[in-house]
Amino acid sequence: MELAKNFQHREAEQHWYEHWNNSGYFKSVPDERPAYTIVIPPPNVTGVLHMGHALNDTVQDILLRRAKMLGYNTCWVPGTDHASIATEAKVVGMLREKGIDKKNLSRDEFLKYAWEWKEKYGGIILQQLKKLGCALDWDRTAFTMDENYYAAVIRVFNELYEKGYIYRGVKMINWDPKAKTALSDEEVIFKPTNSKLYYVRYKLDTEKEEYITIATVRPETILGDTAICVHPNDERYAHLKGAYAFVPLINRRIPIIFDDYIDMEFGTGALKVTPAHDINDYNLGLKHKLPVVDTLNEDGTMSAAAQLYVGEDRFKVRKKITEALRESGNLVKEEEYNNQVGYSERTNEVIEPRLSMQWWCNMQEMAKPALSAVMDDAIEFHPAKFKNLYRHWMENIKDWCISRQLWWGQRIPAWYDSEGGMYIAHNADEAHEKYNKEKPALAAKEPELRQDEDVLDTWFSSWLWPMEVFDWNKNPGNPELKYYYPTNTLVTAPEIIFFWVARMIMAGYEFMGEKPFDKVYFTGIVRDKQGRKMSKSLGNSPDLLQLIDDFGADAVRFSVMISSPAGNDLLWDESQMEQGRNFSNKMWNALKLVKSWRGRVADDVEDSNVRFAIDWMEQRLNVVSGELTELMKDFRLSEGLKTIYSLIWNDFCSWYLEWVKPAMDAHMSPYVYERTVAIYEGLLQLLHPYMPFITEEIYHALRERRPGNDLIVKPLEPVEAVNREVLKYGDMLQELITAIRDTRNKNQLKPKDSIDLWIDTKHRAFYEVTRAILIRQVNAEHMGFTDEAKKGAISIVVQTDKLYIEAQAAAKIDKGAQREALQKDLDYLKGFLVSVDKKLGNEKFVANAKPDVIANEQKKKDDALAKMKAIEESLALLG
RNA sequence: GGAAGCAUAGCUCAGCUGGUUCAGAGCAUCUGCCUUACAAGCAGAGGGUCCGCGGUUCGAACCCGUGUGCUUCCA
Repeated sequence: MELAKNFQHREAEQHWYEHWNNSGYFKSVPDERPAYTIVIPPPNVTGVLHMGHALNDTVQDILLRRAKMLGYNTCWVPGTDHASIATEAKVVGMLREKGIDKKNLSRDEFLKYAWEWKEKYGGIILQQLKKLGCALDWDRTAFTMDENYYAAVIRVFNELYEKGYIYRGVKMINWDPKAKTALSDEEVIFKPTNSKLYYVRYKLDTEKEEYITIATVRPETILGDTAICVHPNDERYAHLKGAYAFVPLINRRIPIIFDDYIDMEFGTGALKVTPAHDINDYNLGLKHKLPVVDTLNEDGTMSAAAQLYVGEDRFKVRKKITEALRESGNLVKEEEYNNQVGYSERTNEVIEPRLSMQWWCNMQEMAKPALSAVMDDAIEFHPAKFKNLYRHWMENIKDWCISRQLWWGQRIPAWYDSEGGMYIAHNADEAHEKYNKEKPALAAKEPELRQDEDVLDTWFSSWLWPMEVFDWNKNPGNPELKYYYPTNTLVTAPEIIFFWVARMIMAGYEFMGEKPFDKVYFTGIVRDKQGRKMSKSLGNSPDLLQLIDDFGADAVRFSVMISSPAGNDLLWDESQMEQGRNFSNKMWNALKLVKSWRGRVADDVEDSNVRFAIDWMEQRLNVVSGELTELMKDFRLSEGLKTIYSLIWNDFCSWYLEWVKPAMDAHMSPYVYERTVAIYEGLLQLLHPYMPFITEEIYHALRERRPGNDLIVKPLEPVEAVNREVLKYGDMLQELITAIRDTRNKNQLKPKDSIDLWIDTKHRAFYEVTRAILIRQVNAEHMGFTDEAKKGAISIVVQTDKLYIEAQAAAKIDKGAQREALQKDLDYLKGFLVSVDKKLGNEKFVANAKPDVIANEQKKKDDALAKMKAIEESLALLG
């Protein structure tokens, strides 16, 4: 088979993904092996693959593929989230483009469009995950609005209602006027915003022409003012006890109230109180029994209660009302003011605090086991620093606003009769049953019930994900649920620790009586080179599918993993992509080289000269396998990749392959060829979880394989005991080669100029084993041992061995430079010796330090002395 | 306003329980090479006040305090 010049990633990726999938390698069925389960954080049906996914899903794929090689029955469950707000917004937008207004549609008509939209676009991201190489069990693909899933959510609502956790009530909520729905606190993002602080005077209801001035950033809300509040200790306003003032423009008479909630330093120390539109004002209103005037409509326009500007948008009104206040002389001054303004996570609309009837879920009880599970490491957080964050949130957990004024989602299972009676049930029939039983008379007269119009927060469904993907609701205690739950590792972004992770843990303990996963690995955020978060609006997010097409999925995976320190953000840069592609190319070329030896294998070749290379490389592979096991255990995936990268590029390609490479037109023994292929296979196997496509491709190109002999399912061999001696020899050999090459360079010896090498050493055994390799790598004509200095040769010292290099070509030997180099080493060692001696001469050190530390210092001293002696001798020779 | 994390080579980061003069890796840079796979490469090299200050210790990049800067989370 003729090999292409470079790795052809497009063909290979498609071929191997299909092969793996068709061979059933992604499929999991419970058996006697231990399970390793991951549920994918379900992407939104509105989504397309972006860098965040590339990171997150590559991490999951690495963990899973490695577990597969370690003999686990691996199961990675794919699926999507219905994402109520985001999807509904997309569908509304799509309809608008078609000239259809949601208002003119019935609920059922709208949902029909939404489902059509979901069918059309909802699976795109799952298809894209295949491009990335993800080993997902496609037969298990789930969706948070599947029929069974829907039923599970409704059941959970019923159960929590029965327990008294879920209730309905009017509270101040975060209102998104664009999506026209309530949001939970977690869905509001506060951003520093340049605002203006307006000082407005209110005329007091006294005989005299007196005013009180307040400061506000939202002047449009004065139409909803029902009091002015000052601090009881504020002498400026002490005389206003029992006084009243008039709201400008509408002249509503409102009381001056006193409360120590007020910050006397802020503004004028007087606060306008608008209970309908500010959470703090609302609480003040409750305390002081103030009326509530709701001046906003659901779309953010002024309501009839505002009296003025009715039907106009709140931000336009802000400008108009400022003008009106100015004209009427009530605007005292304006100043620039930087404050935090809440925006909707989904629509980026400015959030309005609004009083509204919503459904709530009390989280107090559920939080208890969920908190201790993480604090006691029953569920491990990686990195552990997120435990603090989690604890803080869980200890201060607030009631969860679970209703959304949308249509796309699980509809709240509450039915109402005409008297306001409420029936919580699993379905309409059950609701009617309850109704008939509780109010037979009314039910006979008015059989119809009205179901709540709202749907549940998306997270109220996705918190059931790890259990419901295994059919918990319909089939509790089914064998799959027992086998796969709790899942092993959840891989997600710290951004959704509250939204999702915490709630899954709570749901797991509440409904399964068991944690949903053993470990949570939090990835960092993908940022651009300048450290900015990647986002659509900044346009700094690369087109991932294009990158995969251009560079290959392996290169993409390499690029996100190489720069991804555990738990820290990663600064992604296209150059890392090139590094990944170059790495693929390097491995491809190593394949070409090894394959080229296939035809040069001959039985009668003497190979004792290169056996050291094989022994050494096998040890290196062995050592790194062990290191990798440790690194993976701690989720140090980036470091793991760096380690294998260096093993393949440096140890294998740069050293090993050069060491065993047969001379021009020479043959290779079957042993060396076999071992080389086997070593390469071992390297590919370690790398496979990171770069699955190219490793599988090379694995098959190295040898003919029987069907079913695929790298993805090849078991990892246990790590053998390490031979330190061989590794030490390898280090010494490399050090020698580098030192001699460096000397050649510095003396301007051309690569083709050969040299004679004389060595003064106490370690002849080492040289006997490695001599053939050494001679070849430094292009020496001859190598011999000597006890005395070689006059006229270049002299260097490596560790404690003295080397004399005789150049046959008339090299320009620079004695001055040599002396300088030796002197530099000598000076360094002298300093070193002083510091070691100082330690050894220090009574306190000898008394306090551990014996092995002291022994080590003594050894350092001996080594340094031996080396200094060698250098001094060489210096003396130079004269 | 409250809390957490980080600060090491030009860049991105390692540096585990303080102990080699400990200051490391990759990328980038410089020098020399079209050498039997690979110029997307090969062989070499240079590069640092371990953020500042103070302390603990025989010994500090590492522990403690403090200042500065950056990031994130919460309100």
